[in-house]
Amino acid sequence: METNKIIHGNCVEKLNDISSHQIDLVYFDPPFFTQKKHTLSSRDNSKVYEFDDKYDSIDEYLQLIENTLIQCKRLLKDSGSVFLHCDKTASHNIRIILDKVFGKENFQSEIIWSYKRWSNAKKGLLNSHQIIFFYSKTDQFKFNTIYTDYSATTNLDQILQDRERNENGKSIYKRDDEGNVIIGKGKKGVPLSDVWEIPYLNPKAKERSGYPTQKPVLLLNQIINISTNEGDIVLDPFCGSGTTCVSAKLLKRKYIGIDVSIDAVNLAYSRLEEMVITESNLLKKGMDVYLEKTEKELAILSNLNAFPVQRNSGIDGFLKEHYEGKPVPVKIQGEYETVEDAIEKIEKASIGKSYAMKIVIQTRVSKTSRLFDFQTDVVIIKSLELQIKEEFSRCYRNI
Amino acid sequence: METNKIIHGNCVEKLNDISSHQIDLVYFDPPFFTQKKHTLSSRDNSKVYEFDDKYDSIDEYLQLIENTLIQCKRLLKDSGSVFLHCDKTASHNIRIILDKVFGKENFQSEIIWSYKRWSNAKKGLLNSHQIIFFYSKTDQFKFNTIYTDYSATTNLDQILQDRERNENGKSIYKRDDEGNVIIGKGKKGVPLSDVWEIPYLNPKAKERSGYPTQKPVLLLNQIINISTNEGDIVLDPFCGSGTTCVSAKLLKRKYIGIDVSIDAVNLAYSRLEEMVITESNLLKKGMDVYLEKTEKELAILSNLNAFPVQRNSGIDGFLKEHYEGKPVPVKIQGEYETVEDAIEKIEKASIGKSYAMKIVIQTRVSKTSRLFDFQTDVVIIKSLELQIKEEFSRCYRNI
DNA sequence: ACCGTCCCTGAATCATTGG
DNA sequence: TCCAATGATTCAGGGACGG
Repeated sequence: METNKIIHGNCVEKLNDISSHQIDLVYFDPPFFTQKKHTLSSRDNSKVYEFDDKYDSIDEYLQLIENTLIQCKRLLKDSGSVFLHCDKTASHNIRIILDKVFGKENFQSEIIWSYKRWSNAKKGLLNSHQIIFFYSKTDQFKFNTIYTDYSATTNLDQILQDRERNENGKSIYKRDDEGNVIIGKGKKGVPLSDVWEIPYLNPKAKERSGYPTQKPVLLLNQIINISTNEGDIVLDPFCGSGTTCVSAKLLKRKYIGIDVSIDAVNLAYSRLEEMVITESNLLKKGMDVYLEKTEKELAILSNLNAFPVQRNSGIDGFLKEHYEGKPVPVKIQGEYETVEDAIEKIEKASIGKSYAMKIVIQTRVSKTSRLFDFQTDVVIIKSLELQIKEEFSRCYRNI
Repeated sequence: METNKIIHGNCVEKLNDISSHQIDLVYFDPPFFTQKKHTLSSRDNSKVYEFDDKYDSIDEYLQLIENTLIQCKRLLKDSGSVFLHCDKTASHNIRIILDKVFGKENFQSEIIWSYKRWSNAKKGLLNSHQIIFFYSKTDQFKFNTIYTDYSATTNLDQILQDRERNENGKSIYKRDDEGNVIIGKGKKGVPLSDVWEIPYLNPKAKERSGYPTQKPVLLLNQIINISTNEGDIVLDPFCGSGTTCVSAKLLKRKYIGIDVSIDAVNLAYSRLEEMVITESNLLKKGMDVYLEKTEKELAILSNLNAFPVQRNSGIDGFLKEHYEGKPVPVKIQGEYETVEDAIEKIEKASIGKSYAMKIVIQTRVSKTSRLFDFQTDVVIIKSLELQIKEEFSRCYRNI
């Protein structure tokens, strides 16, 4: 079969041309039934991409999904799977179609793709997840278990301990004759869960092509990795900007994409040529790198009723309450700083900003003092620990 | 209406006895249609709890859900909401019932409760989430937005600045005539998202009562906090071990629980009872196990380099460092105490102990003062928040 | 009721500066 | 020249507003 191509046309029709039992994975990412037209322009504004997600009725929409799914099932090998990406708008209706076409017994997982995104003024909770239904064609489906690191919150000791069941069927730690817990053999890690926290494709990322609803390559990598091996064939009947094909190429799988929009097809081809993939800094480095405050500093900020600021060496946080209608920056004297250093830093970070008050938390006794060549109106407050220390020495003197 | 009780019986029948438009929140946690009998024994194995989640057909199950939901809708105030807790087994079917009973337009959120879990040997992804559907009765529903911390990748000091669009429509920082950046209005934090990562059971807490499918108190706290105010009435028609009632009581809401199992009703009552004991005599379990309210106090103690103690109403912690070879007790002025109350309490708790220093952290401005009929040498230190408050008012006076 | 348009937000990148 | 620090920018999806 001819692979590694993007087909332009209506997917139900075009799928007809493909012969059965050839495909290992279908990534099925239809419009979400938002009843909106989605528009976005490319980075240099040279091109406007749009697609229409408006239907006369939910039934018309579901009919499209069902017809396409029936075709996809035909094309799948017995070891194949489908991953259907949708959001809360129509997920319940879609799953009923999936149960109908693939059978309840082939439902494998409801994957939650969870991410952080800029907020808005919505009354209620901020949407920050989408849903991916994982159905297999048969129970002989291909699956590569991925093991992840133990989460930092997990008690590692407990994982490494062997367990057994007591006479009441409760799971307990296995102990030797002397009552000591037995340390089990090394374990591989935790199998991948069905909640995936993968960064949303950031508006600034180079990977962004300008096509609306573009999915991150990292998400597709995960799907392709768990459900296929090298050389397998991946089909995306609503391929849009071609993320699935990019990911498939990257992971040495074959791919077939289909889209009704010729703009999408052209874009997908050019992305396959360029292969621009943003290596998420966040994923690479981990959130920990950004969390630069010590426990102590965070405790002080929480005491002040302030929220922390991570990327400014002159400001550690801002009070939640304003003063004269303006935010109040706070700097905590660092371990290798004098109070004067701290004052200088917060003043520097405040240049050009008309703060009405600035606060420095003094954490250590001053030994030296120096004169400033600038005027300052910083308020200095001593940390509780420092006050206690002073109290200690004051009392000693009294003896 | 009579509240704060657990009713034993079939919930459809028992809901009939309650009059309409009284309830602010329904937490609806039916069996998940697992088609299994769930059994679990209590911590000391003295009691085996079980409940039956087997039905002749999905339709029988859904009919039960629908009948109960119709009753619940009748009981809700117009400002009320229902949170229906289920898992992937039947979530799609249940949501169709919810759409039918409450209307599509009153669907607010699909909340994902995600948690870490022991791995199992199943082929495929590890299930580690459950679903909570949030529907309101009308669009006038009550909602308290909770604000969470900003992401560590956010440059908060930057986004505090006002922005405007330049002639090319680009977003730029707003500046005044002198070229200084204009500081915008205050930030409250990021609105709570619809993905909640809450541990299955609080590892610190000996929360588990042994009842199958018991939900963590923190999960219920979150639901109750966003959808009700103090004094509101919470209804749980499938209350099981009574977590909803425990949480409601903790957060000063009224509650009504219903369960068919008399064992469940008794267990719920005893959990509620135990709370009273915990509260009044501060025996066994520390309150921080149940509440995040004391987080502020924990932060103060950490600031003081002190460790917390749980079971003493006159002493909140001890400094890690000793003074004159003796431990130094610390008491934090509580929300409903004057400084004098706090001093009296710590003195009382110190009788017969030869502490060389005692510390009270003052958290609020004193309004009244009274004379003591005893001598005191307590050291009073003002909390950082209080010092800031004083600084605010001092500066105002200077104007 | 239903458009279209503008404004606001903040996560996470890219771009530039500074040492 | 390179890396760290910090300054600048993007845009989905709400609400508000005007027609």
